[in-house]
Amino acid sequence: MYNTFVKVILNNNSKSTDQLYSYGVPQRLENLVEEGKRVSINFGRGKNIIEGLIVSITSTCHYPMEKIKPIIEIIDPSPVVSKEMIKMIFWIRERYICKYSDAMRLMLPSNTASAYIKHVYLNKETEYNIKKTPQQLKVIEYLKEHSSESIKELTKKLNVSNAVVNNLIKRDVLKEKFLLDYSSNPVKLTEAPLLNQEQKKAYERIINSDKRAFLLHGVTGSGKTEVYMSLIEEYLKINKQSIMLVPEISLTAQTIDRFEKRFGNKIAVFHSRLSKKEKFVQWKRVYKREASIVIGARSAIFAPIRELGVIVIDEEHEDSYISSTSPKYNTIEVAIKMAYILDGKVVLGSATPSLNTYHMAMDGKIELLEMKKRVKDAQMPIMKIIDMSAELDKGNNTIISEELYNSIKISLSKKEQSILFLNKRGYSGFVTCKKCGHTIRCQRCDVSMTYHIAGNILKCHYCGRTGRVSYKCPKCDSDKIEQFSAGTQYVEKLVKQIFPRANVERMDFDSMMDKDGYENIYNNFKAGKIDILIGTQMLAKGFDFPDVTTVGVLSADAILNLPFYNASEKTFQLITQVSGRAGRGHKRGRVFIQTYEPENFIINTARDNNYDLFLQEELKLRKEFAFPPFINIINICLISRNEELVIKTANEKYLEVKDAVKEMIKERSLLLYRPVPHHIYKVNDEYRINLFVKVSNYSLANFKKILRTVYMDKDIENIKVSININTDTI
DNA sequence: AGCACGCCGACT
DNA sequence: GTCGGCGTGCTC
Repeated sequence: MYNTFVKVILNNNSKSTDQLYSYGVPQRLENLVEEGKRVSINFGRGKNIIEGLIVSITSTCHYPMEKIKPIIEIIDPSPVVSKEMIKMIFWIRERYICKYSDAMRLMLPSNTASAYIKHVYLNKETEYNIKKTPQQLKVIEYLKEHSSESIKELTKKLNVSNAVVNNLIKRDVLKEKFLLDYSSNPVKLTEAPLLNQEQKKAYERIINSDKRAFLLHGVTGSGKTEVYMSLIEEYLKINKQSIMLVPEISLTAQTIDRFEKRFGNKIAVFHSRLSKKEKFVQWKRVYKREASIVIGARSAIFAPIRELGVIVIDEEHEDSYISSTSPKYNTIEVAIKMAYILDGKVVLGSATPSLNTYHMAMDGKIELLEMKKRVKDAQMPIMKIIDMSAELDKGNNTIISEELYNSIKISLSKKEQSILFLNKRGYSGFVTCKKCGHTIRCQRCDVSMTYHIAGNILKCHYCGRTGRVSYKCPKCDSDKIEQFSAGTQYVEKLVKQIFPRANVERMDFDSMMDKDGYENIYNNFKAGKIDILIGTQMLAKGFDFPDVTTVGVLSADAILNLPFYNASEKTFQLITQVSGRAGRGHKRGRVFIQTYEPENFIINTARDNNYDLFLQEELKLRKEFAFPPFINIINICLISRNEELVIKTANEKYLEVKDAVKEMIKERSLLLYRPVPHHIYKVNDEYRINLFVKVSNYSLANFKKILRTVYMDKDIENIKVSININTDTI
């Protein structure tokens, strides 16, 4: 009956249809079928028509012939997903335990027809068939003189309503054609600056090495961006496309400007504030190869490029490279896989590489390149650790130490600027002693325990171990032990009190939500209209201003004591990033790191800018306590509005998993913990229960199969499932 | 996700 | 007797 069959992924959202379905290709469509095109198909008993993506074409079919249905129509004139990216769909589904449809949607443009301008033209055959109203006549006469016109222009010029035009379309008097809407502005291009010796060395190594992936470890200000741009330019010369990824919060007008000035309209920009239509316009430009350079946040990795030059991931240690929605892919892993499939290269850049990435470099999986000199001989700032319990002894109960206060005062008197960092997540309740800095930690997991108001107990968010709340410090016996928290608003109020004449602004998540909030504060700060800026670590990026001479990390402990295994790593990164904000110009900056643990190893190595020592020690601990990169840590999070249901289901599923992994536990390749509440248990009226599992590489594939049968076989009613593989982040 | 099939209660 | 409740399970 059919000579050709296709296998398709259904574009629906159900776990129970997460498989490939075979369809017959009618003869009239045989020449048109191609992998990567979308098709309309009839699915199920009903007559409803859905969309599917062709992933393979075969001449035989194993499914009972009488049940095979034909493809109704082929949607795309040419494939929207390349063969290589179809491979990526399969890889992502396996790697992150998600559905075909979830992986597929990453590759598809978010919207279709709305990105087109509807142009209309006259259908000469039907023109005389109807009686015409004066309004309609106006339109027809106009179109006789102009071959075609967009509906928008037509209604504007002739002062007729949409209804008139639509009516004519309905009666077949007018025909529509679709033109793509995009325009580009001419820009003055800047010359490529010459690379210095270090930059040149890194650049040449990346071009000439037969390795696929590289870690460019370069101190802040070492000029990594110039290396990226030179690489992109080199690949552009041989007609290859490149992808430049930056963290969402660094994707500012300033960043885009820099690339636009170098590459003009060859760039396509993807960012979260684009409308669906705008996104599609960018997508189409890349697809048609009108743009050869893609700049964007993590999802831009899936832009429809054909011939890959290089994928650059700047600030590769940033959490925003891990997707927060399913599939929870790690952009670095995806990029490396893509480099192999598309025969391109990957460059990961950072001043503070993540432990995972550095570990890959040590293992020889990726090549390490170092850049140790700053481009302009900017001086490193003076870094000072402030013991906050000594402040307490002096009678200073506030969150601003005396030295920091004095430094701000000096900056103010010289009309220089100050930035104060505070971690918003400081709200999550760890328990710490203000006297000796001791924090209550889980003895089994070496992460700090979280205070739970309900039941007035401490809980480890990895293993579920509980502890009594102590009113005396177990280490020094002081009664100054308390739950730690301070918000940006509180600090803002305090600073305004202390410095009533200074211009104080706050930049946190709330002010970021305001669309122009970021740009406004950025511009005001740049213009010197703000003396003291208070904010979360989002200030640590992109705020490169020469007049900042005082930087205060108000509470270095706030991240350090978060209940995550990578809390130390994140603290080191923050302090390093922050110190890069001070003294970017000729004036030498002063950085104050406030802590209740002045002897803390991480804080001290960060102050000394000693990445190597930090790395060495942290890797030792990760190995000892069995955390990545030495083991895979998987977190299955169940989410529901129904608290009782989510607890019950989590426990049932846990028992199912426990039964299935008996052998793995016995052979010590897997550790299964009990279900525990998520450290932020209730969000948006939804309750969240985590199940943590540590599993060796050896058993990972088998364990994933188990996870798929337990959690992904069919939908669990009123429960959302989120599976995180080595992607548990702060 | 839809949709049909099917096995139970309250209705013209 | 039958209309319709939504629980169950299948869809190439």
